[in-house]
Amino acid sequence: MNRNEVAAALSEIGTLLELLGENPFKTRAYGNAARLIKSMDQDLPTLVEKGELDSLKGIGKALAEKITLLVRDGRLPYLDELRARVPPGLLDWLRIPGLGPKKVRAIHLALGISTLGELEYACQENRLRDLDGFGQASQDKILPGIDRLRRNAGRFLQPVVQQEADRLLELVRGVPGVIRAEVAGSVRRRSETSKDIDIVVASPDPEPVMEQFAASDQVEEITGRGPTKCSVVLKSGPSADLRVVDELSFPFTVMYFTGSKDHNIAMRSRARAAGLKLNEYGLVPENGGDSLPCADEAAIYSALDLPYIEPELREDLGELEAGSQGELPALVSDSDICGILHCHSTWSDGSASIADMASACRERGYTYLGISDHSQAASYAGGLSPAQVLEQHEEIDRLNADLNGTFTILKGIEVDILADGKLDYPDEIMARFDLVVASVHSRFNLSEQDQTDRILKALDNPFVDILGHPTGRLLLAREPYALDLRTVVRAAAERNVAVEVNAHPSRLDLDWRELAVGLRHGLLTSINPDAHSPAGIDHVRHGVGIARKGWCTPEQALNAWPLPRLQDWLKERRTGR
DNA sequence: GCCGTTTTCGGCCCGACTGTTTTCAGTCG
Ligand SMILES: Nc1nc2c(ncn2[C@H]2C[C@H](O)[C@@H](COP(=O)(O)OP(=O)(O)OP(=O)(O)O)O2)c(=O)[nH]1
Ligand SMILES: [Mg+2]
Ligand SMILES: [Mg+2]
Ligand SMILES: [Zn+2]
Repeated sequence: MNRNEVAAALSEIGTLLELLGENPFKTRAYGNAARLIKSMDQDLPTLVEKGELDSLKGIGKALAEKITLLVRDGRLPYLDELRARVPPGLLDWLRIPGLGPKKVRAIHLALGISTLGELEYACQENRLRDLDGFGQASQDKILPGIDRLRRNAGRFLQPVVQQEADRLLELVRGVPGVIRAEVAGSVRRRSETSKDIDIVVASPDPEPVMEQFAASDQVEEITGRGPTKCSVVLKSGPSADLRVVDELSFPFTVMYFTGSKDHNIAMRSRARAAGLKLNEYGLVPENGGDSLPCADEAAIYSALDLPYIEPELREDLGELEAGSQGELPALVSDSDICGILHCHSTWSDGSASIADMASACRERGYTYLGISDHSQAASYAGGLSPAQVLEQHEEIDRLNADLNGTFTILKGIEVDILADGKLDYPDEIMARFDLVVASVHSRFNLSEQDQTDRILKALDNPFVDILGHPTGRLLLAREPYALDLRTVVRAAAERNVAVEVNAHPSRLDLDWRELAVGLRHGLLTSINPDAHSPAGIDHVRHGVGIARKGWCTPEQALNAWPLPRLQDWLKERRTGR
């Protein structure tokens, strides 16, 4: 088993143990171990071979043994046993809002049912109502929950949640009495997808804020409402949580509601170790007393001996350790982006001419554009024949001459990596490009070994500057193809080939978790909108968010470099061929 | 199940909301 499969197995064990009523701290140990295995730098087989698994904090003797079996044999009798004791359908039930492990187990044991369909029928037949600890209300909540489960994936892309968040923010900011309002949660942390929109408001008078929030025309249903908190489901699919507190608590609540959960736990543990208690209202001495006053989040971090930690980094993936060592990176930001690489034009499947794409870039303050249309194998996308490549280069020469140095268009290409790992043009053509993005657009179903070899071969090709959308994933729609991504990223770093962060909100590929690992091994990236129209250029900000989550500095992103530096880099790669 | 310069046992983040509860468990954030 590879690391992702091992992580999935551990996480499954945790869930199954929960359903069996195990000690919550024990089940969390499995969840933590899964996260750790997924995110660690080290090579899993090597750790197993050397017997060093339990040197990882959070993995002891028992987990080390189980992980070793999973890696070596690809299976684990303990897991098989748990699976035999818990019907698989119960895992689906857990995704219904309001049903947790205790209730799921109680229903299953009392009624002897275990599938979603059976649960639905049991509700329709009023079988749940009379069970101990249940009633009409709890039964009534289940059917709509099942419906919603079937309607959508439960997670949503950045453009959807960001737009909803902006509208809700505007709405609450307009309510009389509101002093401050901010978006929090995974939207603020710039996660690739979000379950919901989390909003924090400071006001001395919560009632009207919650009232107007709940009455918004974006809202489909109110799912919870108390004195400080209101939860709704939006018509567009995601839910939204509003938390209203007084002005003094606001920074603490923003920090709490921004999360992540694991970051919060780490911060609260750190506070405990310092004899303090941290919650969404303040930071108070353990044995009572007033909260330490903190005017903003930075002051809270500072009170715990930490520098400000950017929201994107708050995933409990080493940010507290790095912060306390003074080793947090200065993250790349929108204003660092100097130019745009990887865009399409009407020469292939884009909707705008090269000239229009270039002016769109200029208007946005960028100083260069790397046009990279599709290559000939991508016939469905109007891929360019060698003759068309030459024609396109003549057009770019003419445009550049007109631009007279005020802006530069680079002759790029998004060349297909063919099934055998070769590139889609002969070397004579490849040698003519200023910039080469190489991508997989076909044969997604190769075995992991073959797909990995195919891409490694492309990385060995001296004409390749950037590897495009390395896993081919489409968020919420298509899984990545089978690939040893760690090996590919390491190889790219060694060969000084950049790996793109494709900024299209459905891709965001390379994933930020793997970007972080790669950057620690010297990888370069490029934040590329893969735009097919002028509006598509604006997607670059989604990529910047993901790059930030991957701990990326401007030094590590090609298109955060001024043109001369980028050209030097490209030139050096070309003289090394 | 993991962990440890106050501990190898007794902690493990902390609080809001709901429903069924007659004092709180379960779920969720
Ligand atoms: N302290 C603490 N905070 C939590 C816990 N669960 C959630 N939070 C905080 C941190 C989360 O970022 C924030 C919002 O919760 P959400 O369930 O909306 O998660 P988040 O927005 O991080 O991700 P998602 O909505 O799933 O995309 O609430 C918890 O168990 N303990
Ligand atoms: Mg959220
Ligand atoms: Mg939420
Ligand atoms: Zn592509």
